[in-house]
Amino acid sequence: MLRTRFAPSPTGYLHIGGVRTALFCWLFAKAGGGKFILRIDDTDWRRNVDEALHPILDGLRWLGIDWDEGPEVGGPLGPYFQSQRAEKYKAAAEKLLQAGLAYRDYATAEELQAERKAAEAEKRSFVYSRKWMAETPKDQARFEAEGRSAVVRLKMPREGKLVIDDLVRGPVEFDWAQEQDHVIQRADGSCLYHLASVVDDHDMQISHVIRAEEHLSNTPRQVFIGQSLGYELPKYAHLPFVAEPGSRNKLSKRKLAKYLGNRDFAQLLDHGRQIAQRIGLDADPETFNPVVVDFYRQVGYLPEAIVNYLALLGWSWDDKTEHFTRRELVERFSLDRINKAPGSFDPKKLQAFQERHMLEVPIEQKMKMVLPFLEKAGLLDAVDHDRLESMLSQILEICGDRIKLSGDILLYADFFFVADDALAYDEKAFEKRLRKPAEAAGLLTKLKDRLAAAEPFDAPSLERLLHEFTEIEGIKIGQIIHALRVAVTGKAFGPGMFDCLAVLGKESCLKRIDRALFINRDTGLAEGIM
RNA sequence: GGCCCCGUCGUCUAGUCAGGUCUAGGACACAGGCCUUUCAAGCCUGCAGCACGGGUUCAAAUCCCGUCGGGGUCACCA
Repeated sequence: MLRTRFAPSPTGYLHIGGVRTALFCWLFAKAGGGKFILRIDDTDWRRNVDEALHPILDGLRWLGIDWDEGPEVGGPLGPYFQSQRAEKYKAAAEKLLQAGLAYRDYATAEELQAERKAAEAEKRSFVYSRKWMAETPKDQARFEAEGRSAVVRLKMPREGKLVIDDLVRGPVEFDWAQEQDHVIQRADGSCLYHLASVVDDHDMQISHVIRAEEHLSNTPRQVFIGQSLGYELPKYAHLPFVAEPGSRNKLSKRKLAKYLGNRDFAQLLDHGRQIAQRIGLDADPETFNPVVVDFYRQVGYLPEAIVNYLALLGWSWDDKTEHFTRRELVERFSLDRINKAPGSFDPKKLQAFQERHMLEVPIEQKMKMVLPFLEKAGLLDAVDHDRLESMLSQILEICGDRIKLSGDILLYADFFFVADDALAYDEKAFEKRLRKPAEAAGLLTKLKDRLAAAEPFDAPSLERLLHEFTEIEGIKIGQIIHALRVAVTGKAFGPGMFDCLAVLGKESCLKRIDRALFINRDTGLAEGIM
């Protein structure tokens, strides 16, 4: 049975690199008809685990990366929290001790430090002298009489080589002599990560350990632990990093300030912030950060798009196919097409995937996606609920592909939902299109009378009407349409003008034109301007 | 610094294992143009890469050696 696992620490957020690892584990398991296990590595995690865990669980679920065994779903090989498995690790440590493959070490931190320094001074790599190693009860008693306490260390081999057949990298060779006698159990009896991880992977029958490259160097000690415990070793696959935009460094949540120097990244965040601001969302970089998956959920990305993008970051199917549904990914995914080199996170490319996937979303689904944003922005308060559905579907229709994220509805179509006398005008647009051109107000006044008489008030008729108007007035369409747009929508951009007018309806249009003319004439820009 | 990993357009990548069909293909981005009532979208064109140096070979992105560059790891963190 093929079984993979993702083993995050409860850090309180789901990192984009972490989720890529999880996705590959999940995809590999599903592709092979196996199971994906979620285990929480909360050894030595002092915080409130429950609270720090939820964002991770939510993020994975949102992306459709579901787990067959793990927190909240249970499973036959639990518990799936390391904090609840301490006894198993202790038993393993004891077994290692019995077998003579680990030993109690009574060295103090200072003594160890001195040895390290000496090694450094002599320019040789540090190898512990094992001076305070206690292999007999007699040694133990002697050291304890000195008031020392013991940790348990691995008694690593000091010669020979180890070859790991990594499924991504091929054979990787290590020298046992380079390995340290790593501590696996503290003086207080608690066990450390590497021991826990190996024991769990065995207990949970993990067949393939797929994880980030940073673990490649720790693999020998884990292999040693596994072998010493008589386990059948899992296969290993070490994934390349997800790197920073424009560099090869590992992407990190803490370096937001640095990434802001990248134009694309800054734009991505700024776009998100515009939406956040409209829905009263706290844009705290702790949670509102493009390195963290929740960012994308909050501003209305499609999980499918994120999954597609992440899958292609380090994996490919062929030389040209880029668009995949989840099902297609599951069908095609394989470890041997994973790239060895780290790949940079590219905000622009992610957005391109988002746009591509958004194109396939039917209007009915878009309505559902967009509604929470309108709701949170308080734009549904003034709307007649009986009209909402048909109105929203028309709006989404005319917005077309302009709405790239669900949150974009607030940037492109908010004016449909505000009362006529509450419409806010973009200051620059108002100035440029209404106030500055001398003829704008006069033309708008004339046009208003024609609009008042228009019947029916639909887009094709309105378009005809406007063209007639420009002919009669002897003007170019640009001389009136921009002013009209600003007057009616408050913005310099948006869906097609005639569509906007038709959806808004005659009454609203006329009121808005009146109000714009009034503000232009009498009160200046002070009032009603954004 | 030791050890380990990696190096194809700005970015993601195909091609490398099984050398020729690769004067290196696709995508994103970027630049210019077309379309156009705005913003998008769309269409067209363009820009741009085998890290470097040797070697093997009729032939090297591909095999070998070296150099350089980048990254990871060397915890009683995970």
